[in-house]
Amino acid sequence: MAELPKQYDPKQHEEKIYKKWEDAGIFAPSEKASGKPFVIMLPPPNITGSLHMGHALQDTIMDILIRWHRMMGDKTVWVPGTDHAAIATNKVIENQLYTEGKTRWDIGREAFMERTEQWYAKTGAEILNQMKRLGCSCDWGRARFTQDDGYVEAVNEAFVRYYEQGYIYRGARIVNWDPKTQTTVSDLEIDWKTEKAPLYTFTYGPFEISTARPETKFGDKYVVMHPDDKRYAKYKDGEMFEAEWINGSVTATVIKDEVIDMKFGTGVMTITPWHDTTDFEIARRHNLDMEQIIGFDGKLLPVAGEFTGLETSEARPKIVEKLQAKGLLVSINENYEHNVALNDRGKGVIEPQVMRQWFVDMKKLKGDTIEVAKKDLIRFVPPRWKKHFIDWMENVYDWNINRQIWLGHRLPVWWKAGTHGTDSEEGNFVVSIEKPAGDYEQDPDVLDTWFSSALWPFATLGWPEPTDDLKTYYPTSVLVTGRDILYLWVARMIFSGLELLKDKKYSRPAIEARIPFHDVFIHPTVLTKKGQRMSKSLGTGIDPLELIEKYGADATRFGLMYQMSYDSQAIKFDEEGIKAARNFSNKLWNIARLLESLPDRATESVADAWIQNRLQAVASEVTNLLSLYKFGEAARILHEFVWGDYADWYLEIIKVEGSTVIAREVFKTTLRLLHPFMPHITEVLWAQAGEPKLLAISAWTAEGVVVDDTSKDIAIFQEVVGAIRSARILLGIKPGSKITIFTENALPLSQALEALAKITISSEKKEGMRALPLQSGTQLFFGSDEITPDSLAAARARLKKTEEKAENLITSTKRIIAAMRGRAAEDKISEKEALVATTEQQLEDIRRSYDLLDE
RNA sequence: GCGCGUGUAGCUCAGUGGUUAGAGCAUCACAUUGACAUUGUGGGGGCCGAAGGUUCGAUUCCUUCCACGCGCACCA
Repeated sequence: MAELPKQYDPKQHEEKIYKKWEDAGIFAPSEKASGKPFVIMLPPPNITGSLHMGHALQDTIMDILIRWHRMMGDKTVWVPGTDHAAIATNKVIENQLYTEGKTRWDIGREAFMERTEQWYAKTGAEILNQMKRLGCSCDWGRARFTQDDGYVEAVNEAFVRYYEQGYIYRGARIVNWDPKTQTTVSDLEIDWKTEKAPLYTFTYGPFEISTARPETKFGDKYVVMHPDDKRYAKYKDGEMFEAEWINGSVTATVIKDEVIDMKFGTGVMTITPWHDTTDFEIARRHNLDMEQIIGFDGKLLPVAGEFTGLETSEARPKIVEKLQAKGLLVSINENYEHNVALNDRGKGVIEPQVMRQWFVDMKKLKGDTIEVAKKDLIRFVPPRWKKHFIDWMENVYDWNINRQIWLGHRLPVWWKAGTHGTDSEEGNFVVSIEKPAGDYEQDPDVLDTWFSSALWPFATLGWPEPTDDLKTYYPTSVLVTGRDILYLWVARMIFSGLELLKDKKYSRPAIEARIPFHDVFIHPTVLTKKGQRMSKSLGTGIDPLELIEKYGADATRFGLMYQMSYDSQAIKFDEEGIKAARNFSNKLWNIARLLESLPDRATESVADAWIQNRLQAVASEVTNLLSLYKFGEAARILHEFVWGDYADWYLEIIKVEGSTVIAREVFKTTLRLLHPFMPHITEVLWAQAGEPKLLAISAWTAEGVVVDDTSKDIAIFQEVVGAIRSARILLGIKPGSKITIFTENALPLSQALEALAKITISSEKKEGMRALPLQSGTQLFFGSDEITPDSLAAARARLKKTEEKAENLITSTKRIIAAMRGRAAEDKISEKEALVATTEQQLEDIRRSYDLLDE
């Protein structure tokens, strides 16, 4: 076997190993697998995107789960795929056009789509290749794209079914309009930014009203106040009055409504139903007139009179000026703060508009979704997300599903020519996948990206056809995702799955057969070390590919997992952690080198039994932690075992005595346990150890052996070594100088002890040997030529300290026992009593040591 | 405003109703030609965010408060 170089170089191995796995075809579910199906759908990244730290974390988690289950013999499959990224790509194309001085309308829909295809071809699905560099074991043959033919069919089918079931309706509602990108935006995709803006108070008839947006006020003809507001008790609901306003006199009506906050401003407000959600609701409740003031281009409409055609920001100061000139301005509060709605993609300022749009009636469609969470048919991990989910679902509002961009899934809706967007819409459309006969044109809008994403868990398996894959792999096992899309995506997959698998042909009458996944694991967000969001534009992002380049994929994976903790919702990412993980992989590498260099030796020692027991404990702990999604804890336990127990102690012993056969077996099982975390290096070392079969498809744990519990021997060994090392420093004995020790008790692993602590064990107590106190009560004497009066004084001080500790322990434990009497359980008390007894024994030994020290 | 999370060594984080609260990194000292300087050994460094309460005993459980982060709602 070739000799291994001194250091592990990931670049030499990772790509080759990955190819080995792919060539062996082990990423597809094994036909021979006897276990249950274990299925994960990759949350599809944007096809044009590139891997960021959030992906790296999420993908590592999924790959760990997948590899672990594959090793356990489950029928394991990880389905990858990409999303068409409608908004992002649409914007890229529009930006291209902008630099050419064109708009999308100039080139037309067909040419636009052609450019999109070119863009997709150019960027490819590069992100999936980046996942391969991380070592992800996806079944690439099953990869799907939200705009491949079958998927488009699924989207159309879903729309038609929803429509036929009465879940989809067309209606005029207030929606979030982004004049910048000329499309609607969902409430979930809005960023709220706090902004300082003057709050103006104006006279409006007999009232005073306040507003931060005077430019919307042209059409206001209702004043609203709380029915219980005593200040305005004399004004009756429906009462009319004349008010002088921006462009002359208006007739206004008094409305009483309980949404008014009596404490805000004057307790009276005028409403602008067309451009404000709350106002819209009030207007609907009281059946009031609504009028559009601001056009879809963000400019004022003719209702604004002399201000027509101005941008809202331009118009505002001019309007204030005019009202002031008219003597209607009462005051300006310059310190007022309010929240401005921005489109989180592109940061356009949202202008609410009333528009005819397509909606999903969520009250109807949510159906059993809440039950599914309440009854834990879908388990949220960590469980606190369950409550968030239920709260949101209980207050869910109707979902606006169409967008006015061009890229995306067209709606399977056909309008009689010239009717779309006019007052004669009603009754003039057909919902159907095929174009109906006659003069029909397709709805120009596309669906919200999340409409298609919502179908991901089953559309990837061939839905709407009742395919074998759908039969075998649905519901999937676990969804791994970030909390930011819990509502946008997770919730929508759940109610979509529950509804769209209802049809008889899927034979899934039970709710639990229709859920899209059993578990939802919400992973933490990766932040910078300082706790900032990682973002390209802020320059705070870290590229995982650079980390892979620098430290290797395994180190990147392990380092991320090592920094993760179950309860925390953020990882403050520290590159040092990846460096530490790189060092860890090097440690593994060198363990393998050492094992190769050792002679074959079968004589067992207490250390062999100890390490085997430790390994079994670690194996069952790691298995348990993985089943609880506690990846960080599992990684830390493995690290501690390998570096602390196995390398620092066990291997030091095995250099001198013990079974190298067992040493190699234990290491191989360790490689199995580490494989999901660090797939490449473990696979390399597994082969190096002479195993012919790929580790990736080997069993998760080796069969356990029953061995004696020798942990006490090891504890004594460790204590003796530690005490001698400390004593050496305390007494100022040079590292090279020899120490001789003697003890009446038999010391375990005496040969290893001599080598490790650099001492000689004497068979008799020699002249000048001094007592070294141990907490375990072992009587130890040591001698050295370098012992001086000074060092003896130090040893005495050390002894004194040990004595005091023992004394304190005894008195405090006695006090605790006294306090516990009659309060605590008997076995707890006897536990403490035993502690007192052994400590008293030790104390005696320690005191005896004083005499010996003074001899 | 409501809810959630976090607060422990210089930094990133473990942990526990009961002895002396731990790790990695950083720091200091020492070691080292045979697995590994991507190493080893040792040391220094902590009113466990603050105040109350429960308890024989609280860093741990409860309450309140403070700081930071996140989500939701409201914003005339």
